[in-house]
Amino acid sequence: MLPLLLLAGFRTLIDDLHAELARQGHPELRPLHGFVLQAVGTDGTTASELGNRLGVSKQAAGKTVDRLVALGYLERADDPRDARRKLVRLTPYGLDGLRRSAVVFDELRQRWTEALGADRVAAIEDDLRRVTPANWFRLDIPGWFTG
Amino acid sequence: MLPLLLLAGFRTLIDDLHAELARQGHPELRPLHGFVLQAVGTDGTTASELGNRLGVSKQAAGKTVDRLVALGYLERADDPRDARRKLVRLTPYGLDGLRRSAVVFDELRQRWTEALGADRVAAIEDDLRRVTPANWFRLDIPGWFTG
DNA sequence: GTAGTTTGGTCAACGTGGTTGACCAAACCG
DNA sequence: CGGTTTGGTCAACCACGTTGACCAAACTAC
Repeated sequence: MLPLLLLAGFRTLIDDLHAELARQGHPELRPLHGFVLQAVGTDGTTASELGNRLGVSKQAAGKTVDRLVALGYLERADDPRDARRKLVRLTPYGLDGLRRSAVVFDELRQRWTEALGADRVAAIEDDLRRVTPANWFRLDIPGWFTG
Repeated sequence: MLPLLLLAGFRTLIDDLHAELARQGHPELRPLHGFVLQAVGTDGTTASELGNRLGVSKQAAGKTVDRLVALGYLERADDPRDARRKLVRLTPYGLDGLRRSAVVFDELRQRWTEALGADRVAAIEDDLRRVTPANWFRLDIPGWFTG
């Protein structure tokens, strides 16, 4: 039963997150996009590296970048030191979306903390860390989900 | 941070589940299919009702049923009492997949319990139940995830 | 320095899971 | 009986993923 509850918890929270983001001027930001913006990060990256970070093929990563470029969240630029590489960077709009995601995410986490108590939340996080691969997602990328 | 850990936990567990199911003769069973078989249940249902249970449109439910029929997990039959309805039922093969899913799922849950201790798992489940809609997924459908 | 290999990006074809809109026939209801 | 609701399907489309093929730039080795 636990895993179904995990999924339910995650889904409802992500739904809440994007409903609030839509209200704040980012109606087109889909659940996946937040993770992609996080993985691109303030330093930028390339499509292949993005695929590695997200665990998908470079082609899939490239197509997702295409969509986010079309939406104005990302931009591509040539790498002066390697003509093969195309750097992918956050636009100011993309940075705004990323920051708002982080803020709303923290607010929602705060709600959980109020409902359960800070000690309970910390205990659950600690437990989960023990049974899940710590770096399945790049939890260490700064600036996101760092509540 | 908690929600990302929820997702990581769910993903890794579902991946483990389907790796084991592939070993047991169900290599084509995708993560979604288990939920669909569960929602169909031993009593059978219709495409529209299935859509309601899973929270998707009747068309999407119908297409998923098509695929599971093609794979041999489900079958369609006419409803003698309502010529509009097409009953969707588990085939023996589908029932086998459903049962194996339940067994493997329980084994994986057992691993979590061993790692955390039964009291910790019970406490987490209790906590999550408090902050997630209890019936987001039909947790009350008997015969699945009833560890 | 030229030849062979690795790497980054893209294109094409395809599969899966989802949407909305249109439509038909059967059932229900006044 | 006539109008509305319901169940199923078809069509078009979108998001996200896959593999395979391919090209050009970069690296490596002789």
